[in-house]
Amino acid sequence: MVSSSGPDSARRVTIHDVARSAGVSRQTVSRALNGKDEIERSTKQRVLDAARELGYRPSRFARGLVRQDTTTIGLVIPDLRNPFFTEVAASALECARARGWHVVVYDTADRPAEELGTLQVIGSQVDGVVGYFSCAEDELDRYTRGMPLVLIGREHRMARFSSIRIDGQEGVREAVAHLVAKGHTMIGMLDHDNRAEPSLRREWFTAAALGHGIDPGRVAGAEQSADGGGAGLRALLAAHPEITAVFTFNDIVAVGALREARRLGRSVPADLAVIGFDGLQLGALMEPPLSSVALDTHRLGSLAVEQVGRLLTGADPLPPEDLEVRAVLRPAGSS
Amino acid sequence: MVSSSGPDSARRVTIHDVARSAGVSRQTVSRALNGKDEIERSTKQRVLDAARELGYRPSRFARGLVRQDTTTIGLVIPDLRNPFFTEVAASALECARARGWHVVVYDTADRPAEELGTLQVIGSQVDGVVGYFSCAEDELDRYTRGMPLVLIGREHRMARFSSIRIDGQEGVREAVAHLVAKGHTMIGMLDHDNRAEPSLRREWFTAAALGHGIDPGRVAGAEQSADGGGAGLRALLAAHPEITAVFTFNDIVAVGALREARRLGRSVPADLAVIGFDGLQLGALMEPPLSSVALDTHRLGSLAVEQVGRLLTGADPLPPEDLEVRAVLRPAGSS
DNA sequence: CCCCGTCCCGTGAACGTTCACGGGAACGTT
DNA sequence: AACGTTCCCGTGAACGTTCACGGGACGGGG
Repeated sequence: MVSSSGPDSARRVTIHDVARSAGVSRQTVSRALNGKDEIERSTKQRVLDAARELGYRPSRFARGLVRQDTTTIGLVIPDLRNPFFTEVAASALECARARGWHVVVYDTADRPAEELGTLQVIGSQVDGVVGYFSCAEDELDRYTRGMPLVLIGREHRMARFSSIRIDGQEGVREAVAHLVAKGHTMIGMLDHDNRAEPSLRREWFTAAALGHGIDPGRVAGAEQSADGGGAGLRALLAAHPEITAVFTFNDIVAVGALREARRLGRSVPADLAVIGFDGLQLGALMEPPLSSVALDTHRLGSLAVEQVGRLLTGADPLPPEDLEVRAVLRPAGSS
Repeated sequence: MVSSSGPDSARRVTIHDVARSAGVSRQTVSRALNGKDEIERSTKQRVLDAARELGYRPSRFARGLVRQDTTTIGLVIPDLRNPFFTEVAASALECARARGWHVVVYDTADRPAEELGTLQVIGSQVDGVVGYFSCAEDELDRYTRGMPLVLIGREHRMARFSSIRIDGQEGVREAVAHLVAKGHTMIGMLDHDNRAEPSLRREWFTAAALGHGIDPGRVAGAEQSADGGGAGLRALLAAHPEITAVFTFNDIVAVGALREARRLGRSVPADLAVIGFDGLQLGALMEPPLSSVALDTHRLGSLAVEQVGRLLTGADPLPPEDLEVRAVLRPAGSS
């Protein structure tokens, strides 16, 4: 049952093959498959049968080429398993779906080196990119070649880019004020342990602490994981045993601290108050539930998608002052 | 500064425009952009400048049409925020990336009605689909029109499909044996509350319990969330106060039960042992860490991607008996 | 008998890119 | 001077689909 002439190469089944098999023209096949009018019932059925018989599937490229109605955006994140990025990704997906867009997701596995390769390969697959990058702007620029790019949680210098700013200054101030109101004066912080630059969150903490006449120097670094948070808390308490409250770089670390506190026999919040950052759903699963300087991750993803959409269609992009997510204190049982 | 003739339509900038602007031919532009040889340095630079000037970006459709070397798969899940699917998705992404594939992710927001629409729209965008669906097979078939489809955690009847089976029988047996060895005889279960069919996990539990002469009737339904787990535990303990250990439908519910146990003042595992199902990373964050009948989610995603790849290339697909993930007991502090 | 409308269906063109091939210029070799 | 090589660059074709248009068959009204 050799079909056609030539070697039985693994050639793709095209619309022509279906047309020939059904004894009609391409256009009729197209009509049958796309449910258009101007086709007789019996013909339509015959074409559909032929298509199924041959295992025909239209080429998305050919189709996309002629009717340019599908937009696809790329979403680049360092680690989908990190709950923060999970939430951002889920929100971005939700917003994209509402617009009928497709989202190609790339997980760079926490390796900044992968980012550029990803961007390279992404370039020919998507119309715009939303993502969390850690590499330099000029590199981003080079590998992105005039494609709209929206950065998450990071400032941008080049005019080409947009970025969603995370402003936690006020939220952290609230957190410290909250702790002070509860009678705490010895407040520590678990910062991230990347010593490249002092983290913004640390700066916010320092400012807030000073505002209450509190020594902002009780800080320890912690690896960005629950285990890291536990180890960090041990180190912090060893260096500053007087501490009665701790603010952490994010919720993951806070959860680790919570767990470690219990292991150390310090009850929360009586012996040790804990406040995290990000406001992940994860925090609500803890007992006591985690207090957190909460980010509206849904708004974060939403803004990013909205902006990349404007950049795409040429509509006036949102001004930087609107591209901002404000963190607010969400007090719970742990403080 | 009106360019070209005609209305200044929002026409796409094509390779021709760049070629004209740089005073060369299409092919030379293509060479410059793709970093090929056979082009002079100065010419290349001139083309690159022109491209940047015009904001040119190659059409992925035209490119994909001619060099058919990119494969894209669709990943359909009910809820990315559900940690189980997060882990599966992350694994699938990882495996796809290793093969250089792109992954379009669709979150159906727990609405089965969305599944078909998604499949419909997906059809012209991806080469194959991996996903967790809850709609009927014939519907899946209709909307998928000869596209490879791999089902996760669900049996299939039609030969067209593949599915990754989850076998927890042995793991649940281990769990019950473990509890019995610890002296428990009154073991309850928090099942899911969807009353359509009795869950497989419940059947496994029943069989395992009977194997040890234990009454398998101490069961309560729980909504699939932490809060649901908490409420379920309360209901279960109210109906069967004698219970000293509980097995749950999944880890999410278990986490809720863990939290509720603490609120009720029952210490874990001394007063109440808890064993979940899935083996999510989430469980390790609890204190005590959650025991669980653990699934290798990485293998799950990996198998699915592998299989859809084989279906895609026409290689011999994996036989059903290899498409199986076995759950094993991973004991921890909560039991 | 002619005309017009409706219902189907087919043909050329276009979408934007890369591949295969050919060809001119410059340079060196015989 | 004729010829081969190397280096650049351009032209036709192809990828597989949909859009715009045209046209035949058939039926009904004048």
